[in-house]
Amino acid sequence: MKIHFQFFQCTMDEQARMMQSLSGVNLAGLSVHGGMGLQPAHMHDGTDADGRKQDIGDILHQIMTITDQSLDEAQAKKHGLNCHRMKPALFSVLCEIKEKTGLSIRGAQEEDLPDPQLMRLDNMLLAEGVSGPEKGGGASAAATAAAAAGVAAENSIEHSDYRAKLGQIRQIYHTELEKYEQACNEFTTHVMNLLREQSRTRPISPKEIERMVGIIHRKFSSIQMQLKQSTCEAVMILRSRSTSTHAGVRKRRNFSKQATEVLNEYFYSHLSNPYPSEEAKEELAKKCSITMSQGARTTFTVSQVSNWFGNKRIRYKKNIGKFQEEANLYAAKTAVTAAHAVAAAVQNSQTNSPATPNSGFQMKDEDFQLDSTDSKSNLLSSMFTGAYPTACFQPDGRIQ
DNA sequence: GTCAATGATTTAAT
DNA sequence: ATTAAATCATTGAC
Repeated sequence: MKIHFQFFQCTMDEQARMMQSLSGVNLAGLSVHGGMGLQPAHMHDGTDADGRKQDIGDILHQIMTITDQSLDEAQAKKHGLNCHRMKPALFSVLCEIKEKTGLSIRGAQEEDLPDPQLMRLDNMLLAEGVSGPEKGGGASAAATAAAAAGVAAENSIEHSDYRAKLGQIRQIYHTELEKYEQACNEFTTHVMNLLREQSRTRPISPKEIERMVGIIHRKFSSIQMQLKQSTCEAVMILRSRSTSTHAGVRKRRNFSKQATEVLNEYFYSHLSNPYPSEEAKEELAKKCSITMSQGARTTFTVSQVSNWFGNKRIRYKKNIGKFQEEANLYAAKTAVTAAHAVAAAVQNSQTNSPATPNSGFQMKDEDFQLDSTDSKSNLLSSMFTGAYPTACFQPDGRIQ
C-alpha cells in the first residue's frame, strides 16, 4: 500500500512539473510565433499540408531543444502573463465557462448510495468483534470483556486459542485500516494542495476539488473493502477450524478427573432427584473451575454442568447396571465423609428390602420407574450381586 | 486401525 | 426455559 501511495505521489509530482513545463513551452511557442510574425497554420491554399507539417516539425524541434534556460525563460513569460492586468477577469470568465459546461456532467454521476456488500462485511466484522471496540486496553476492555462473557463464555472451553488468533486478526485489521486512512488523508491533502496550487494558473473550481476528493475516497474505500473482505475470510477460516464441520460441535476436551468427581458425587448423592437447581449448578461449576484451575481450562460453565447432568441421567437410565460400580464407589465416598453413617448404612442394607432400592430415583420421564419389569433385567440382576449402597437411594437422596 | 467413553448439539416435548 | 432422547464428533485406550 505504502508503495502504491508513494508511486502516486511521484506521478503527481511528475505530472505537476510536466504540466508546468508544457504550459511554459506553449506560451513560449506562441509568443515566439507571434513575435516572429509566422503565418497561422490554417491556410487554405495548396501548401496547407506542408505548412502544418512544417509547423509540427517546428514545435517538435522546439520541444527537443528545451533547455533549462528556455524553461526559465518560459517561466518568466508565464509570470509576465500572470501579471497581465486583464488576467484576473479573463481567468474568472474561463472558470465560469468551465463551471457551466462541466457541472451537468458531474452532477449526474454524483451517487453515494452505501454499498450493500460493504454493509454486510461491516456488520459481520462487528458481529465477530473485529471492528468493534478495541479490547485489551483502557475502559473499553471491560465492556468487551462483558460482551465476551455473554457470547463466548457461554460455550467457551478452549477459546483461548481462538481468541488469541481473533485478536491477531483484529490487530492486523486495525493497523492496516489505520494505515489506509492515514495514506488516504495524506494523499487527499497532497492532491488538494496540488489542485489549489494549480487553480492559480488554470481554472479549477472548489467543486472540482471536492469531486476529486470524492474519487480518492471512493478508491480508498474500495481498497478498504478488500481488506475487510480478506479479514472476513480469515475469521471464517478461523471459525471453521475451531468448530466442527457438521453440527457445530466444538473440539471436545475431557473434563478433569476432579471435576468429574465433583459432578459424580453430586449425581450419586442426589440420585433420587438428580436435577440440580440453577444455584446448585452454579455452585458445581464454580467447584469444577477451582479443581481444574491448573489446567488449560479456567472456566466451567453452568451449561456444561447442565450438559453433564443431561448426559449422565440418560446414560445412567439406559444402563444402570453399567454404572453400579461407579454408584457404589461414590456412595462409599460420600459415606466416608459422614463416618458415623456407615454403620447405619450397613444396618439399612440388612433391614431394607433389596427389591426396591431405586424407588427414589424419579426421572422426569415417568416411564422410568422400577415397577416396569421388562428391560430392566440387567438392573435387577445387578441389584442382587453384592454390596448395594441402599443408603443413597433413599427418597430424599441422603444417607440415612 | 477399532471402539467405548464422553462432551456437545439438535430435536421435540412439556 | 428445561429436559429427554438421539445423534454427532472427538478423545483415549487397545
